[in-house]
Amino acid sequence: MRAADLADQNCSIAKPAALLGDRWTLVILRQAFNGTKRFDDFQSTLGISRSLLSERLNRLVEAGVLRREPYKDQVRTRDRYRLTEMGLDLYPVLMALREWGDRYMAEDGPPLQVRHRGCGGEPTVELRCSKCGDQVGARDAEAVPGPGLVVA
Amino acid sequence: MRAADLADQNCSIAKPAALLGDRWTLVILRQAFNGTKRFDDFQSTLGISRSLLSERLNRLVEAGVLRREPYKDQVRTRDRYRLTEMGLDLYPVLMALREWGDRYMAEDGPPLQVRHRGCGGEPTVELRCSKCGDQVGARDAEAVPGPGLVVA
DNA sequence: CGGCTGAGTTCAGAAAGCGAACGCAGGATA
DNA sequence: TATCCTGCGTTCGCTTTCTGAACTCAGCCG
Repeated sequence: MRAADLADQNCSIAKPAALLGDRWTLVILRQAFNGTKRFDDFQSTLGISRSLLSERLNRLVEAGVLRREPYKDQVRTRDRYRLTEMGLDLYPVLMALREWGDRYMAEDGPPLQVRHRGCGGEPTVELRCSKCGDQVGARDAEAVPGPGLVVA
Repeated sequence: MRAADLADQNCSIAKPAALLGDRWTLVILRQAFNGTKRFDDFQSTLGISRSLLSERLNRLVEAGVLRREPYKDQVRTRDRYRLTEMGLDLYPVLMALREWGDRYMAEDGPPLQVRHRGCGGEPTVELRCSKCGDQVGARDAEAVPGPGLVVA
């Protein structure tokens, strides 16, 4: 199977993985959440090759995660890439990844911390049961067929 | 910059991304959470090439996400791959990805649903402030330097 | 006009991924 | 003993993707 065919699988993990699952897309999105908007700023902060950056940004725009729009600099009109609502909704994914990275891969402690604007507290990702309200771990959950399942 | 150098960045998103950020690793982990343990079962359910599967499993074992251990079949001793604690802690990442996929990429509704064992409710990923308890969105948070930040 | 800047595109070489074939160990079969 | 089967990879030749550097192009600036 080709990796591109992942997107055709009827699986809500495989489809996002086909879009986000390469070494650059996740850090591109990290930069986008950090406020990077312009092509050259992505390129210089990430060190990605220009051709690949162009390809990835276009793919994200096409998927609806980013929006490309002109905006006025002091002097000129330029393009910038901004997160759409769909893109902003990826925030929990990035935060979950960051928490895991902080826990297992940051020897010197977290390089960046996130703060709730205003209150100053630290946002954390919780997996919580919408019915009973308990925290749910991997061992407390099971998968069952949903309405979108196509029986072969 | 080479993609492998991502792991050297002092960033808790880039490091996990260097490990998990390819098209196969995320679905390999999905299968692991679904209960797949044996090499050939990964291979046949995913359709990944054997060489790549071997390489990915070894990488995940080396990173500490999976553990390889012998176990007794009815007749024989085989190896199987199991999630470690570190691997189980990736569950919120996968769930966040699945929620996003369900919302934006599942035209026919979610193919699989997750249920809280016992109570039967649906676990959802919440980004919640540990201080004030409010739900936090991408626009309500900001990044600040943490203890692990190396000033260049 | 000539030059600068932002945003790409093109291109040759390097790396990663691919399917198929092969290797190998342990147990079953004969 | 020889041979087969199964699980778990490894190797091989080919294709696709990534990389870095150079090039293009459009809009403004002097």
